[in-house]
This record gives sequence, structure tokens and C-alpha cells, in this order.
Amino acid sequence: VCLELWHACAGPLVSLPKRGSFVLYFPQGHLEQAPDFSAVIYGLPPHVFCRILDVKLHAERDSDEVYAQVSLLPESEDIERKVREGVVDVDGGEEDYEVFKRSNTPHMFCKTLTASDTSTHGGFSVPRRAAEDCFPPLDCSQPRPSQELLARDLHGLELCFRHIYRVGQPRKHLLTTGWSAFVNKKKLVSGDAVLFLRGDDGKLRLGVRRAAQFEGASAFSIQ
Amino acid sequence: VCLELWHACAGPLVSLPKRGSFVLYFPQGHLEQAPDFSAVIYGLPPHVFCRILDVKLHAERDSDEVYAQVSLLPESEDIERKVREGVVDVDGGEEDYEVFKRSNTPHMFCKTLTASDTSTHGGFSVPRRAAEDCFPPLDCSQPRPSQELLARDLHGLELCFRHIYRVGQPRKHLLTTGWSAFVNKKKLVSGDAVLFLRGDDGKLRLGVRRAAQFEGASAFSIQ
DNA sequence: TTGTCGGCCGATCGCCGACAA
DNA sequence: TTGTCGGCGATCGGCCGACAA
Repeated sequence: VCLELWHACAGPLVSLPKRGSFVLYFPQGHLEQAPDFSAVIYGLPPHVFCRILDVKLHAERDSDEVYAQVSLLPESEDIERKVREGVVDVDGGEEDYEVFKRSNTPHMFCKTLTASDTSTHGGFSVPRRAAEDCFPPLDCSQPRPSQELLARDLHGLELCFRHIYRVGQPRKHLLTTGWSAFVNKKKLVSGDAVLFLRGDDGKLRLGVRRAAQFEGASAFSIQ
Repeated sequence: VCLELWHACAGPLVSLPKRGSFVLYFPQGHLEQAPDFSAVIYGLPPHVFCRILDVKLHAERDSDEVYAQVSLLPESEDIERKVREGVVDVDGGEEDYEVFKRSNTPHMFCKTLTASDTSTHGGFSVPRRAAEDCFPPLDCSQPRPSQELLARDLHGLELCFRHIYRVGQPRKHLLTTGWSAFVNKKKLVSGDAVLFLRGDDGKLRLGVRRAAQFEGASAFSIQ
């Protein structure tokens, strides 16, 4: 999946460990996150000194929720001592995403959906800055500027929208055709957020960040 | 869940062990059904002599697929020997569902859905026998007999349909309003079957039996 | 600048009848 | 008896403008 879009969806509070770096792994904390398989395992060490073998980015196929799969390799106490003493660097030397982000600033916009955005009556009001930053420019010499907008989501699925400018007297950008199909497909509701992201290659990416959700929220969904 | 409806949905080939009876449990066969958690466990006995502590009937919340949760208690070799010798009866003496069914014959009907039944164009053709056996009788002295039909599914959820008689010249029973909502909610397709069941209390029950489905079939669902 | 609403057109749903298998 | 289809009315989706926050 797209690195930038993944981080955009995850939000600024999420940072991933670098491959090759060292971490302390707390097995008991891991177990406590899986109450269905809760078990008391005696003799479990409180923490294990590990090296990050790999970090894979994923997104849930149904909900688009982002998550990472981190592969750990337990290291010897010898290595642990050397790291603590500074003989071996904690960081593995691989480029950090923060570093990458500072040099390559993607054009990005995030908007929380309003009642109008998610209702069946009408489309999506595009914030002006979002349209100007992320969308291809419209030929405003025409009376009714419009274009087809193509964007890919985290799974690489291509979405298509009609993007128009200036409806009514106060001018504004709108997404019309294709928008409600997107809302339905992603099961978006008022309060959820969408992210537009234009990569350096000019390709448009589209992500989703859902409002605070409860465990088993789908059990209470309408119809 | 409703005992009769559960058995109706499960079909005549499915019979459950009685509570209190004895069975031979084959752990290896159980493991082979869960390939995701496949593991080779050494020293596993080929079979365990068990008593049925409890049998709970369930239905999947999303698909309405029926399944049973069977609780087993391993028994001593002493009991096993007595059972084999006939000193203790294999059956636990609890009433069998087959026995129950022979004395209480519920009015029941099962129909495989046609293309017309599942299309958005029109409602559901009710077989005449289904209507007469399971539905409250209509007042046919009126020019357009119709009634509201209430039925509960396996989860106790109440469905509502408009039931009419005699549309067009060849008279027939139809479910109109409410039917397509039911088809959508249960994601029914042509080939699936619905079951109508009128209990002794006169209450109507409504079950679903899906056509042969493949693993991960939802991955190929439309939209 | 942008969230919401009234108006309105067109597409689809869904009810009715006819007809045939 | 019942599966399918043509027809057509009612409903809803969805695009436009106006207006106000």
C-alpha cells in the first residue's frame, strides 16, 4: 500500500519503528490485547530485547482501517549490552518516514464529512484549498468547468468522481457523480473524514479516517 | 433460538446428539477443520470417550448460518467399559428432537427462490400450499384480500410483509411490500431458499437456507 | 467560503395485469 | 398453479440554484 496515504490515514500520532532498529517487546501487553485468547503463561519474561526485522503496512479489506505487521527477532543479551553501552546504535540507519516527509511534502487535505456530504441529497463540498492543492486545475474560462477525477484508495482500487466548479452564485468546488457511490461503498457517515493526497507523480490518492468507533459498532448500524 | 426453526434451516440430514448421551470425540478431526490454527500435537489420543454436557443452538449473526455448540466431558475408562457392556445406556434418556417432531408437526414450507423472486421487479410468489398451511387465512369475500404478515427470524428479528391474494386472472398468493427489503437484508440470491414455519402458538417464523456456497464467497459479491 | 435547503428532472422501484409453461 | 414480462405510477436519487452562517 501507499506509504504516504497509510501515514495520512493513520494520523500524526502514529509512528512506526524503523527496520533494523532495536526495541523492547512486552509479551504480556500483547496477550492482554487479545482477550478472546486470554491465557496465563507462567515463566513469560517481562520483556524481550528484539531487532525489527520487517514492518509491513496493511489496511483492513472491509473497513480500510490501517495497521502494521511488525516482525521481531529476539537478540542475545550480548547485543543488548552493546546497545545499552552505545557500542551498537539503537537505530538501524534506515531512513525514517519523518525524514522522508520533511523533504517530500505531498499535497494533502483532510475534511470531516458534514450531514450534507453524506446525505443522498447532493454531493460533496470540496474545500477550496483541497481542490487547488490536490486536484488538477480546471479550465475556468469555460462557463461550466468540470473534469473527471480519478483516485486510488489504500487497496489500489480506483474511484471516479465528477469535479465541477461554480454552482450557483457563491462559487465553490463540488464532487457530484460518483460521490454517493463512494459513500455507500465505504459506509461513510457524518463525522468520518476523507483525505485527498496528490503524490509527486501527480496521481491522486483517497483515504478514509473514521470517527471514534466502538467495539462491535456494526452491531448497531442502521438497517 | 427457536428449536423447530433451527432444525428446519439445518435440514433433515442434520441430527444433534442428545444431552447426557455418550459419544466418541476425535480430536484430530476437529483440528483438521481449523487449518488456520493447524498444529501437530504429539501424544494426542486418537479418540476420547465423552458425555454430552450441553448442546446449544446458534445462528451466525451476519449469514444466518446455523451451527451448534456441543459441550463434552471426558469420561473415565470405567464408565466407557460399562457403556460398552450395556450396564449404562448410551442414550441419556433426554427427549430426542425426532420424537418431538413426530408428535408436534409444525406447518412448514420451504421454497427455492426464483429469478423473479429475487429481482427488484416485483415481489415473492407464495406457493399456494405455503399460504394455506402457514399464513393466517384471508377474507376472500373481499375484492382484494390482503393482510400484514409478521414473522420472526432465527435471531428473533421481526419482519413485516404485505400478503395479497389474486393478482391478475390466474389467482395466486404474493408477498409484495417488505419483500425486497428482506431480500436485501439477508443478501438472498436466486437459488437460495426461504422457510415458512407456523408454530403451535400460531406465530410465524421465517428462515433461510442458502445455496451451496464456497469459502470466501463474499469476496466475489457484487459491489 | 461552505453548509443546507427548495426545486425539479430522470431513473429505478415496485404494484398490477397478461400470458404461457 | 406459478414463473416471467410489459405497463406505468410513485418514490427517491441526485444535479442545479438560492440563501445564510
